[in-house]
Amino acid sequence: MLKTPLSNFPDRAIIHFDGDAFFVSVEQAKDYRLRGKPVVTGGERHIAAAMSYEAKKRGVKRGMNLRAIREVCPEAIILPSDYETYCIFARRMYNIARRWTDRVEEYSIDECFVDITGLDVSLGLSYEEIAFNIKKELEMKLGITFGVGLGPNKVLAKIGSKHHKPAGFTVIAESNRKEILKDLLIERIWGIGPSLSTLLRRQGIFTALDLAEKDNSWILDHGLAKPCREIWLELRGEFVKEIETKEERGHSHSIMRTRTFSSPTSDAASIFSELSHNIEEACLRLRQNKLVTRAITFYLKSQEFRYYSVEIPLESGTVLPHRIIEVAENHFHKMYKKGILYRASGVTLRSLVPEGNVNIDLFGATTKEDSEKEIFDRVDELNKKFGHGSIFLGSSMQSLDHDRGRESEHLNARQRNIDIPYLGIVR
DNA sequence: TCTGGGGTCCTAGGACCC
DNA sequence: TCTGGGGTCCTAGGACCC
Repeated sequence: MLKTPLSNFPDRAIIHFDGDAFFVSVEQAKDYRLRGKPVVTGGERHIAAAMSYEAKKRGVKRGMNLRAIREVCPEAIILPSDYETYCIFARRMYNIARRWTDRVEEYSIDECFVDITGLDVSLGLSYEEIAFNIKKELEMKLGITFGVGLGPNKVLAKIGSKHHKPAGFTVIAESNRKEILKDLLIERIWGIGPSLSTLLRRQGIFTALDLAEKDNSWILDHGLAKPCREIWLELRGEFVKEIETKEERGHSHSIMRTRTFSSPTSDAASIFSELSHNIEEACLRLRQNKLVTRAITFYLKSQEFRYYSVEIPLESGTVLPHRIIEVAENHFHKMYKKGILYRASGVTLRSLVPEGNVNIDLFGATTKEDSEKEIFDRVDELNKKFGHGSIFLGSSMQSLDHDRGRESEHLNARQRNIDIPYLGIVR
């Protein structure tokens, strides 16, 4: 067997932090009366997005609808998601970690990777002590618990943080690596999805250890692609996947807004209105991030889950929804087919660049863009003041009517369940 | 997991050029 | 023009993640 040249890689110490049942934990941190109770978030979409361990124990599962939740757990407290507050908690989490080192990767709203390589020497503590101290600090200051994994790379750290739940703390070192990997099913590994795990199972690989023990030539002979090779190396203890800080990552490459219709439809006007609404929402996001889009893709999804999409490059960068809606309208009529029943529409803004970086073109289009953008900056302000969705484009009218219906339902649900200050709706 | 929404990365293959 | 080889750029779409 090929000996892994570990000596070629500097030894690294990576921690992965994973907030336990993050959304509901934040709700419970906001309101102590929710602690120890079966709490479910996602009420605004009528499905369970996250649930507390109490709710999990009673059989509530992700994606369950309200009726199913009530059936298995009649006393469940169902709340709408409050993404604004979840984001605040996420930022607090990153910032606490960053007080220890700037090598922090903001992986998702409830997870981060922290590279503490070298801190053992400078702090005079072991890596285990450092990881444990950060965990304690996070839990104390945020009022929620974390699953924590410490290892020589991201893949093993992530396996560690999932090893014991909730509030676990697992160190994976060379001494216990195989012991932990031998009981881990292949499809539970970060980065190995249904497709790859089927392929590996056919080769007789069922556990993480089975994969880790394959040698280099086996990996090459079986034509495994880069993502899988990297996972293989990290399962063996090598460091391959770099930590990416916010600065290194830069701004996002795309902004997407999609929504499933309240009921499938083949009515062109209401479908286009939905699309228009999505474009408005995406552009709002664009302005908030101070970005400009130079290409868009929009799609319709049929009842059979077929996607019909068009890519449209824009002549100049924009943040203006009505400009995009205008462009989309022509293509929409080509794409839309009468007999088909559609279930969702969506838009992706691509080729994003920071606001200042747009080329000034010769024909004054940029000047027009600027003056119209001012209007939307005002609209954004007013929407902030009077509530999101107070002002919108006429083309989105029909879809907004649907929202009013959804909104009042979920407000009632909220009032029935719990008496806490109403913080607004974030879609 | 009869299927919600928002992302990223990788690869294959076509277009185009020398 | 019957035809070699190689490079780059771009897009479509798959796979995966939370």
